Amino acid sequence: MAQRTTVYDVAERAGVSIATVSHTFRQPERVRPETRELVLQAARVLGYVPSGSARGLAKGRSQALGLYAFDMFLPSDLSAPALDLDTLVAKELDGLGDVRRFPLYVDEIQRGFELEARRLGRSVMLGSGASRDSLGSIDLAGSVDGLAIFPGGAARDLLEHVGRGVPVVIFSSPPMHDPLHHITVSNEDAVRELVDHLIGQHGHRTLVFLGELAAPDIGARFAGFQAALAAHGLPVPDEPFDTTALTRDSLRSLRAAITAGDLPDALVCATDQLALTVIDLLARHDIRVPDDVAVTGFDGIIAGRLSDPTLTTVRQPFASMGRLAVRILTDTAAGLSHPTSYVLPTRTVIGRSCGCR
Amino acid sequence: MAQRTTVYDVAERAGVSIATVSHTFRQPERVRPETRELVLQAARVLGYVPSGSARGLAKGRSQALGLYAFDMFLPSDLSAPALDLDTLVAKELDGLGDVRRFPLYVDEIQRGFELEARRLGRSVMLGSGASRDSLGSIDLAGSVDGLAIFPGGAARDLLEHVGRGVPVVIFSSPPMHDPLHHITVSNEDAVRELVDHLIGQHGHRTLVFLGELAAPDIGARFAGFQAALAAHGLPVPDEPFDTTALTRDSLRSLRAAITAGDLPDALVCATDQLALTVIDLLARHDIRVPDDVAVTGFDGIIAGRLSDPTLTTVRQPFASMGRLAVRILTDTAAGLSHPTSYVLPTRTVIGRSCGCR
DNA sequence: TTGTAGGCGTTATCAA
DNA sequence: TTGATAACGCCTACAA
Repeated sequence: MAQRTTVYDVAERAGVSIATVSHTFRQPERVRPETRELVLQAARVLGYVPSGSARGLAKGRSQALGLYAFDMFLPSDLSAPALDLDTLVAKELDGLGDVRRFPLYVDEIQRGFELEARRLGRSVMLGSGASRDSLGSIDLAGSVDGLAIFPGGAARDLLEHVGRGVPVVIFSSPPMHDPLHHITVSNEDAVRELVDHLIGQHGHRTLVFLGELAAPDIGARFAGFQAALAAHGLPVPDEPFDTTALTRDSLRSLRAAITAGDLPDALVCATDQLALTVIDLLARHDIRVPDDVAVTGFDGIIAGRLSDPTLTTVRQPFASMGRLAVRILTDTAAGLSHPTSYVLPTRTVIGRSCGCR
Repeated sequence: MAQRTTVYDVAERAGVSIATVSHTFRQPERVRPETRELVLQAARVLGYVPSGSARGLAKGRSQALGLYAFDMFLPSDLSAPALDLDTLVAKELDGLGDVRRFPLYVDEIQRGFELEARRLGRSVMLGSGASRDSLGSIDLAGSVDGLAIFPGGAARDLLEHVGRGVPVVIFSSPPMHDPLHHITVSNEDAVRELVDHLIGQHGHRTLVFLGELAAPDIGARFAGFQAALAAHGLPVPDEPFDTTALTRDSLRSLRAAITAGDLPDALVCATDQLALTVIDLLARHDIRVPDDVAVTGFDGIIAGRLSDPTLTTVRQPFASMGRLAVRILTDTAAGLSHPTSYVLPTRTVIGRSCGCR
């Protein structure tokens, strides 16, 4: 493949200076029509495509916004060895669009991010990496005008480092005193409402919370759980009944309860993904939801609507969160204002897993 | 916000040359440990983040792969005026994750693209624009090492222009003689099999095809439709019964047939989206699917599984298509080999819309 | 209306 | 092991 064609090539062929070539593309009205035509012609013939890097360097901005996701789940998708094409296709067609994996909530936020970026005429740059891999996010940060990040256990100091260079918004993270912009939802109120429903409508008395407190948002959800129990005069636990379901043999407490034949009335899960995993586990032990035990989730992902029973959950305005991030980033673009924080509302979604008809 | 900190700043603070700073990050082993520590320290203090543009310019590659989508649908998402946040959120929560809009097949391809890019340690750059807006794709092409494109009525010459600069793979486009890489599926065979089912299993005799031939893949689907009819000795139409459903008042032939009370036995739609629209239309006229008329789609999007009745369709290996694109692009990266073409297999998915139990 | 020339921040080459 | 210095391709005052 020949050398990339540059302004110099175009200029030479059109018999003008490189400045004129640049002008032709950036400020067409500034150049005489005939000259312009000459340049465009040359560019066409030579297959000229301006270098984004050079442009970005010269102008100081890339017109791109970044979205970085630390790998939180999907280990299987990633660690998978490089399968050959045929195997890949066969596996996919057998799996037939596994909604348990896609779209997850991140994907919905991403979609909002993309749509808004498109509306504003900016491109989107996606990056990702292991939780503690600092390089990835830093690399990305160096190539965009603003960066949105899914925390996923990212080191705070890393984020703050990055945040000094470009505006950064971080999702699912409660307002804090740092140089970052925050977007989250009213986790606590939402769970409180959900638990009110379980207690008030279904008369459940023994409820437990499952979830990994490490994630910032989940702490707030647990707080909502505690508050609801307290409001109803029920005993309030100090910590979750059980934690994540990332590994096959987790959910120890739940397994123990199942074995002992001593299940609570309701399992309030911190996320839909966890709730679905829990339902699977229960099914494997012939425990019916919601007949034997109620289960609820949080997020409102699509898989929860396709599950049996459908999931009672809390829906987050994901797309709006993504759009909001873009707006913050573009607004902040030039004159870095002070960090902002947004707490968006949610909606309780009644499915069948709570016991409702 | 202060000036971006650069190698110069770091070098000065560490008391070394900029070359040493660069080496510290790119070839750590080449620099004495103590010096290295000095540099890293300075970088940390200053919040140094290397400029992606400068790096890309100097190295000649950006390590990013592009994915460009011409706007084919979603006009509503885009033309929507800039709504204020509250309105946006309210609308979204009312709509509660509209699967009719997301994820569409493009999103599934995109996902495969992203996963594979991540696996290979490359970032992804997303772009989009109006069908005839040449600028967008060209802009993106100038910033990436390779570009994958959803055709959507894109001018061929534009694509070929771009293709001269970076490797380009184009989806849903049959093998052709051009400098581009092509990825598509066995559209013709797939539809033939589907129609065989309608005729053989359900005994339908009058079948029509709905779809816009302009899209390259759809031509092949129609050809499969024709072939199947011919094989069964049924009359073969020269063109589709009706075309797209992009505008509210399209589907004229179908509407006419409904009004006349003269519907065929089966409506073979070129895409799932079209099929779902058709089912909606029929429902509005109290025509039941599949009791009164059978309907099939193509793609296997999620919305087809949540519809009532569930959609009988053909599933494409979208994620694999995305992954394949990345592989082609990275392989081709340096020494532009000759263009390649891939035709991937599909899978017939029987839902209830064809009449199966 | 067009051209000259300096600068954007890195990397790479070659000396020191 | 470290340091000058020249690219890299484009944009943009400023001059002509």
